[in-house]
Amino acid sequence: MHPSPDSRTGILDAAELLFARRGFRSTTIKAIAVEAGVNAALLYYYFPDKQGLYHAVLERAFGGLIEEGIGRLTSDLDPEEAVRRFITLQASYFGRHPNRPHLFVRELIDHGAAHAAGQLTRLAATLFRRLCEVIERGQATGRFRRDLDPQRAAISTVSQVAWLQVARPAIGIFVGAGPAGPAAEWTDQFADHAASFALAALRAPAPVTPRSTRTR
Amino acid sequence: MHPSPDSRTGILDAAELLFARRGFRSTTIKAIAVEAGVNAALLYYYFPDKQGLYHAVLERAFGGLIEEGIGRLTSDLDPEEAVRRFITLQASYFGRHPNRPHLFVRELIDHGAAHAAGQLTRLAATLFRRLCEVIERGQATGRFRRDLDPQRAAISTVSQVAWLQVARPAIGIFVGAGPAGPAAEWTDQFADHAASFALAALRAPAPVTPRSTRTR
DNA sequence: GTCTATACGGGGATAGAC
DNA sequence: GTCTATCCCCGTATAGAC
Repeated sequence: MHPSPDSRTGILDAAELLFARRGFRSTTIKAIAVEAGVNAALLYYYFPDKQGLYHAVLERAFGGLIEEGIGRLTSDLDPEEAVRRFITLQASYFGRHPNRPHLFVRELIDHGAAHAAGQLTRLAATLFRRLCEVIERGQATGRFRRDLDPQRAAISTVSQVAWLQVARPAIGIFVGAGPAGPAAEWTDQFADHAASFALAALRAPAPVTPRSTRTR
Repeated sequence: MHPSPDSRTGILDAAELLFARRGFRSTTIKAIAVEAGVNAALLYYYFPDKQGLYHAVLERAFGGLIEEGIGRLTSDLDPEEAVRRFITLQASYFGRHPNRPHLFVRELIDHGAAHAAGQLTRLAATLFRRLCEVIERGQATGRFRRDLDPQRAAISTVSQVAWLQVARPAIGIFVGAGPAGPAAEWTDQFADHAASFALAALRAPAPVTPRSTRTR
């Protein structure tokens, strides 16, 4: 793992991997150095201390999600299509950064989001807000049922793929794939399922008018 | 925290609390002893070592969930009512054992369920299986839509309350309650919401109309 | 910028007294 | 059953050579 042209980035990558895999506390400076292919003392040249390095890792990971989300989720979409895209974005982002779900979850349960409060506030003001607005718009036009709280509905929507990432070993056992988790194909299909599930929950129960034969 | 009549149980309680709060690695034998109000060396009298203690903690926690679930979820229920009860059970169990969600999640992401494989297999064969059967029964009677995979639908159903427990600090920020998480009342209402959401997703779109007005 | 060497504290585990 | 005392390893962080 030494092909890093830039030591700083190599350290950041190694730290992200290990923080995600073993958690902040259990990850040693020495292990990060080995993984990055540099000397342990060098970490203290680029970062103030272990916490500072951790903070930089979180900044980059959350920042990446937010930037990507803002770029991909234009707000003038059909509500159904927008909900689908949110879930697709989740699945694709986690697919390309397989260690980040654990990184995020660990920050939540280890530190109560203390190191990510700023990024989460930004996430709340951008992606989460946009998902809520999309749901509200669907409700306003009558496409979505109005008896659901948009915020809670947004959380339910997002929870499916998020939970899959966290509970993968348990889900693997549940579906007979063992503790290594379900196969990649199963996971991909789960994203489609999650979108169908959420949309089925969101859609208004029946086309209110008797004569309106809505096909899609 | 010394009202424990039995030292062993007191140690188990203290260990569960700290393993859930800080994780296996970051929890020290000495801290457990302090929390339990006993001497550190005493832990080695009741348990072989730190791992053995951890294993006993997991055994008790998972076992409790399974026993309770088996007791409360009789299989001859109306499918809709059964789905509601599953979510209610989740919420009530986590309400009464607030540290166990973190304990479970940590075992999943820290050890890939290695210390809980047996209990999870049992959980798969009892509670999870029963939820799948309930969904299948709903599909067979036409109450539930047939285009959903029962296993995935079961996971989506369960994910909502589970994810709330894990992502509480983030969700708190999202809904404007801050990183301490949403208020207890909000959390209670979320369980109701989750049941409505899941049932709305599961229910067949329209009561099999004579004119076959399928909105797909 | 990158390395070697080391100070320093903390945690798991055991011996053995009571 | 419960405690005191202690061994030994390991991890963070710094000093300072190159």
